[in-house]
Amino acid sequence: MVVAVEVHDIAAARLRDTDQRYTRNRRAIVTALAATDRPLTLPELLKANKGLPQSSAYRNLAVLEEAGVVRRVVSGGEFARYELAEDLSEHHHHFICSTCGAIEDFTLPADVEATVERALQRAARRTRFAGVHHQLDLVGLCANCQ
Amino acid sequence: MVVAVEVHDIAAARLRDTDQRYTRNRRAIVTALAATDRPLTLPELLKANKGLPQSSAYRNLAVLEEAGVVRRVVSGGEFARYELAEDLSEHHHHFICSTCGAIEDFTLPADVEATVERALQRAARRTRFAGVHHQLDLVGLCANCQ
DNA sequence: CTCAGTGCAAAGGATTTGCATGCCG
DNA sequence: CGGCATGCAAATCCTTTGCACTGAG
Repeated sequence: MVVAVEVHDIAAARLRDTDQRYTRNRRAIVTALAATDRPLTLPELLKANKGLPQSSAYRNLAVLEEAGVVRRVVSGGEFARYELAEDLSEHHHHFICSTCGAIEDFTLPADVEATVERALQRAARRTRFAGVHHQLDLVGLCANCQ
Repeated sequence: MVVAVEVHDIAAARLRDTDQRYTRNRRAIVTALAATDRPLTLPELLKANKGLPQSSAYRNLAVLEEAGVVRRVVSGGEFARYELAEDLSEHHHHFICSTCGAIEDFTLPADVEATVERALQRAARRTRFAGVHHQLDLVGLCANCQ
């Protein structure tokens, strides 16, 4: 896990590369995302950032995604979710509750990751897709919904 | 892969279990989904079924999903996608184009699946999630978008 | 000064729902 | 007959966008 201060430096640098600024709103969003252990919905981001208007949040998230600082996670729930880009946090997976949409992060042992990654790269070679990275989620029922 | 006629029988049975009927529209949707090798968007379903109104399609897909006949696949694109439930087709994964949202199915060697599944069940035990099944997708650029 | 960022309000667009009608059991 | 299914149209609601204003460089 990259330390928090570095995250801001990297975010600033990536934005600069596309001629954008690392403003207070954007820094606040990154801070909020760095502080949790699961992807946040927009309402959650707004709650963590009183005073941040929806439209600014959406717009800034789009910019941050474009710059490779955040990643949009489509979980199937009503809202999209956002998390820091993998190289700003660490490779991980999600538990997704199929009933309420709750999400939780988890990681796999390195050797399993390696096996999966190898098999996937092999599979990818048989198709016309390129620049592939994987996304492995678990779907089930969370404690509340069981 | 279960043969086509069985799919309809199973679909009918599952609907009956929830006091719903296997109508012409629903059968048409299932037929269309059984005929492709990738999840379909709603527009694609409508195109494959001239005369089927949007609202009926959405409503029937919801019913079919509820009955466990189809599965909604959230690919991140503009439209949701739908495919037959796994036990009506077979366990598979998706290549997803991060630019245009195109999707293609693929499968992994059985031994890799087994390894992954074992590791995931172990990981799942450490959380409060239950009834877990995995969902492994590859994200990259399709031939058109490279 | 300039131009990206901001915030409000309004628009967009996929999906859902109300309601009257049709049809299967 | 009774109740689910249908289809049209209208409503929802997450997300995007237009526009005037502010602020950093």
